[in-house]
Amino acid sequence: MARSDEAAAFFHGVYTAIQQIPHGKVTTYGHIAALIGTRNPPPPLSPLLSHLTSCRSPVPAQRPRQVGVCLKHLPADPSAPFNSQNVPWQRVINAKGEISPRSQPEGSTNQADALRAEGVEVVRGAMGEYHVDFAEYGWFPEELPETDASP
DNA sequence: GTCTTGACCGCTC
DNA sequence: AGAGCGGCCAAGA
Repeated sequence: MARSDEAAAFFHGVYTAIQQIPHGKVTTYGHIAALIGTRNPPPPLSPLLSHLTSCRSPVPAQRPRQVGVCLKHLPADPSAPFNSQNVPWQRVINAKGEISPRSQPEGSTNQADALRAEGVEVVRGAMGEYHVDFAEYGWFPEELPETDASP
C-alpha cells in the first residue's frame, strides 16, 4: 500500500467527517481527527492507519495538524468529488474555539463571515481574533453518524 | 533525493 | 493562570 493511498483515505475521511457537521454548528480539527481515529476500522481505510491509531492512545492527538493541511489542499474545483463548496470547511476551527489566523488574514475573515451567514455568533476578540462559543454551537458527536446506508 | 514549514493539540515549566 | 515546547504526517521548494 502506497502512502499516497493512506493519505487519500485520510483526506476522504476528513472531508466526509466535515460534511457531517450540521448547518449552524462548528467543531475542531482535533475532533475531526478523533472521529476518524475513534471510528472502527472501516473497509476503505487501510490497516496501516488503524494500526497507527491503535498503536498509541485510542486517539492520536497529532492528526489535527494534518487535518488543517487537508483543508488547505481542499480543491476549489466544483467538479472535484470534494471541493470547497461541498465541504463546509468553515465549520472547522481550532480547539481554543477561535479561527486560526493562518497565512491569509482574509481567509479567517471570510470564514467568520460564512459562519455568521449560517447563524453562528462569531465574537471578535480584543486581538482581532474570531471566537465561537462551543457551548452553544459546538458539535462533538462520539462517532460519525451512519449516513451511508450501504453496509 | 533531502529539508523546512504548516488552517494543531496536549502537556510541562 | 499564562506562556513555551515537542510531536506527528504530508506537501512544497
